[in-house]
Amino acid sequence: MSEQADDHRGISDDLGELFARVARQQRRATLGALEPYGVSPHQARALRQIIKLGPLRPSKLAEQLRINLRSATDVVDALVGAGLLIREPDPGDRRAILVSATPEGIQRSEQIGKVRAQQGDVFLSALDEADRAQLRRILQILDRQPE
Amino acid sequence: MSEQADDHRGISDDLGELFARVARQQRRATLGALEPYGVSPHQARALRQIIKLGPLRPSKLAEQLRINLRSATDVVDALVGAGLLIREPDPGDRRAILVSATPEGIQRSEQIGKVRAQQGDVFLSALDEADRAQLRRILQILDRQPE
DNA sequence: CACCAATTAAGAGGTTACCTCAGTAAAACA
DNA sequence: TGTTTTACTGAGGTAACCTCTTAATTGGTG
Repeated sequence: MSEQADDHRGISDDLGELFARVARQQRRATLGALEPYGVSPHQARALRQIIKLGPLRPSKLAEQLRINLRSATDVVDALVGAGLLIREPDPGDRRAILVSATPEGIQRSEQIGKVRAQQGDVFLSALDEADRAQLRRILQILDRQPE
Repeated sequence: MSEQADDHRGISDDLGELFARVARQQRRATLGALEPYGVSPHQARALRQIIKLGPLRPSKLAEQLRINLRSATDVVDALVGAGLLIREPDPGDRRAILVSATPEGIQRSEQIGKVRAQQGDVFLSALDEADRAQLRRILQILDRQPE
C-alpha cells in the first residue's frame, strides 16, 4: 500500500540521497545473507582480500579496503577472534605483522562465496548484465578518488 | 604501485564490494562537507524530507528513508535537540505525533542545499551528466526492492 | 655510532547509523 | 467491554568506522 508516496519524481532530486538509501539497503541485505556464517559483511570482504592477496599487513589491508589503519586492526581483531585469521610477525620488519587466513578461514570464505554466487546477494540480481556492467564502470570512476 | 590487484574481472560478486567501498567513501565525503553545519548526513537527509513533505509522522519518515521506525525516532530526537525540528501531537490521532521543521531548521537545510549544489558533494561531480543519469536509473531499480 | 624522524601497529575512547525487544498509550474492532 | 492493533519511545546492543596517543623498530644523518 501507499503508492502515492514515491513519485514526487524529484524525490531523489538528489542522487546522493538515493545512493545512500540504496547502499543502506544493500548493507542490510548482505548482513542478512551472511548471518548464518558468523561474519559481518565487512569482515567477509576483509577475509576475502586477505586470502586473495596472501599474507599481508594491516596497513595494506586498510589501503585495499579504503579504510583507516585503525579500522583494519579492528576487523583483523574480529576475524582472529573468530579463528579465521592468524597474526604472525613479519620476519623482515619487526614492527610489522602479517595476517593470513587459517584453513577454517579459507573454508568459511569459500562457503560464503558460494552462497553469494548462488542467490547472488539477492540484491544485485535485480540488474541484468548490461546494467551491472554500467554500474561497475560508474562505480570505478567514483572509487579511488584522490582524497 | 600495485596495479596487479583489481582486474579479476569476471567476479560479479565483487561488484557488491565495489559498491560498499564507494558508498563508504561517499559517506565520508558527505560527512566532511556537512561538518560545519552541525548535522550528520543522515540528519540532513531526514530534515530535507521533513521539509519537503510537510509535518509528518515518524513512521512516514521511516518509510521514506527506508529505515526502521525506531531509527526515525532517533534522528528526530537529534534534530529536535539541535533546535531544527519540533514535535507536536497529531490532532487527529493522539497516539501519533507530527514532526516539522523550525524556521532555523528550514534555514539550515537551505544552507546545506546550497553548499551541496555548489561543490556538488565533491563526490558525484566526478561523473558527467550522462553517467549520473545512468546511475540514477540503476539505483532506482535497486531501490524499493520488495524485501 | 648515536640520535632523531618516520613507520607500524594497537590501546583508549568516541561517533554515526542503524537494530531488536520491551512497554505505554490510544484507537479500532468484535 | 474486552482484545487486538497501531504509534511511538526507553533500554540496550551491534557494525563500522574515526581520532588521539603510546610503544616498538627501523632507517637515515651528522
